[in-house]
Amino acid sequence: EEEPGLQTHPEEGRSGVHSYLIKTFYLSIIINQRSLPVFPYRQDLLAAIDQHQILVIEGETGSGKTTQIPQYLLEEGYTAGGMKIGCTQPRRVAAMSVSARVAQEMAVKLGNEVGYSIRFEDCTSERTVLKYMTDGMLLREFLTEPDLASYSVIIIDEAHERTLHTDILFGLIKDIARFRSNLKVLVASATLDTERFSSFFDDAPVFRIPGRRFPVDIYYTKAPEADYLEACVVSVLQIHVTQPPGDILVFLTGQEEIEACCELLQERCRRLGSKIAELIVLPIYANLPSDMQAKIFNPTPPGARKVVVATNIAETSLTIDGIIYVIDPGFCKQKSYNARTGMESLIVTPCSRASANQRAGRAGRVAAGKCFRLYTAWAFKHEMEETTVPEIQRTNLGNVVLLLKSLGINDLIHFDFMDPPPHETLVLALEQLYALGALNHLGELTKLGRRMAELPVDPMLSKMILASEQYKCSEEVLTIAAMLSVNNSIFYRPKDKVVHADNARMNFVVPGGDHMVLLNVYTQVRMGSGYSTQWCYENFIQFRSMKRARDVREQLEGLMDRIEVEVCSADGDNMKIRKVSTGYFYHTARLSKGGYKTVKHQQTVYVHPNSSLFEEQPRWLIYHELVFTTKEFMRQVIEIDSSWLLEVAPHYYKSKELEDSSSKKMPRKMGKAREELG
DNA sequence: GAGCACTGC
Repeated sequence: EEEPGLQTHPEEGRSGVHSYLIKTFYLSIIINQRSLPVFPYRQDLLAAIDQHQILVIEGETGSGKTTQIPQYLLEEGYTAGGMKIGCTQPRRVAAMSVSARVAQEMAVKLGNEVGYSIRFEDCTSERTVLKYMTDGMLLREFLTEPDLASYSVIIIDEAHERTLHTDILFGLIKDIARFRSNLKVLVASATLDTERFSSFFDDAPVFRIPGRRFPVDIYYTKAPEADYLEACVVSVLQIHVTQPPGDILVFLTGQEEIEACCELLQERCRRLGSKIAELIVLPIYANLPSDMQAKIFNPTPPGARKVVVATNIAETSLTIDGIIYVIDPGFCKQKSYNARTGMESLIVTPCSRASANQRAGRAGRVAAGKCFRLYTAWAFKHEMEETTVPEIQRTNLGNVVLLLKSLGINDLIHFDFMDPPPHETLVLALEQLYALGALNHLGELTKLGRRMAELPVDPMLSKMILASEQYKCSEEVLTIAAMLSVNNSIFYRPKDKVVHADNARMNFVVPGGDHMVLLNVYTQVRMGSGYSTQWCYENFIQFRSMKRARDVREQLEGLMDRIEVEVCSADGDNMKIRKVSTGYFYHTARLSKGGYKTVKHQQTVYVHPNSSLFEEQPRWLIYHELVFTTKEFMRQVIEIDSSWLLEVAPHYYKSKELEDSSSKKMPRKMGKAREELG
């Protein structure tokens, strides 16, 4: 897991010196392997795996479980006859780096016996018997191999993170394990909830492996903090002045907060001047450009102290060496999903005790550390949840439902979820899939639905792509779908260059709506730059988002054959493209005094100020998503003609519903009168 | 006139 990587690579040596170096190299690997906490458990572990089909492994960070256990299994003969050992990770980087490490330990070329498989990148071959992959990737593999027949062992690693994909895998794997008696399943988790995993998997035994970490002292505040940002700044300076050397990690909830905190720290340090030692203040969050992110890994110069102000990205995704002090205000931004309204929101909430403990652990990686919690011990005990609500209960499940349906699981309401999602979430997902024509009235997958399931995008987007066939504009629709499935904003808008950024954005605006703008951006970037960072920077476009859009588009285009859609261009006929976007008819809104009303749920919503249609306020709109922030906003909207709805979704809309001034509940004339009065 | 934690297929 978090072992420092070996820097050198084994090479074929000819001279005596070379062979000496190679010997010491492998000796160092063996010494390292044997010093890992998991090593003494090898025999007992293999015996337990032999005796039980499903085993829960409780192993803390640094135990070596992720790199060593698959190798033990391999040496024990679990890959005989070309069978594979699969090990899932929640993150791409982990799948890549762990497999590279294991390949090195086994002295094989990455991609041969040991490989990894992540989206956009398959580094495996026919020889691969030890395969690390993202959990989402294994989920997709179910589509081609529903019983995972080529695997003898599946290891679900980092199970405690409870990602959406991991949770679905739990149900599916538990199911196939029943009839595949030769399949071994290992569920590896940190010390958390292992009893729950055990009881879910029919009381599978729990095998415990200790970790290797330094102690972290935890300090609470005596009284609650009214202003946690100010409290952070004060705490950092206090540590800086009174505590021995060691870098500081501060957990905040988002970009804005992080920027504010960094500015405050810098200002106070300036004021204190030479009275204090140098304090290097560095922000880190996922959307920060890579070159600025990289700065946090620079070693701290002697005499100075580094303070990293981070989002949750520093909780699991990246580890920073040299952190001795952690400051934890106890909050994080969390996505939630309201299935009654179909609306997402991102809200600052108190984090869970599990999350707080994970944060504290970041102080104990290199030496004994200290964690300062900016809340009371009482709050920790009584006001915080034990664990974070699993993602499956906080998200739209359209995609998941479509996938499960295509795996032949018809009764989703009774699917064996470890923690079932809200009933309404499943119902809304089924309803939307039915509306899109992916399911028939019996809830069975249609031919269209089967094709939709092949595409790794939101069902509404896959429907749009399939509908583009009929209108002969799949080239453009593929681009729009790819751009929409990039969650991040495509436009870069730094605080100090707001005017420039807004002007740059205006240059990309074309009529029709945000979908058409996105299509235009993609085309311009492709023509203007060949995706150079420089060009994107000058035009206030997020390079990383564009790169991702290109990857997604290429993947989708590669799947067109499989779903039998011809790739062809609308040749400038934008009307076609806008009509296809009407595939989103479930997300129709109509102008209504001051804002918009969704057609199906009569909800009041507003065009997002960042939209190209913010000032135009067309009568009919289709929105890509509904997000609650300060208001109910439609993000990414396109202007449509209401008659298109009847053309695209006659099964869904009755013409009466679409009459311009009608209000569903009252006769037409009254509705009109009311509107005029209003 | 707002402001997007983090992942993943």
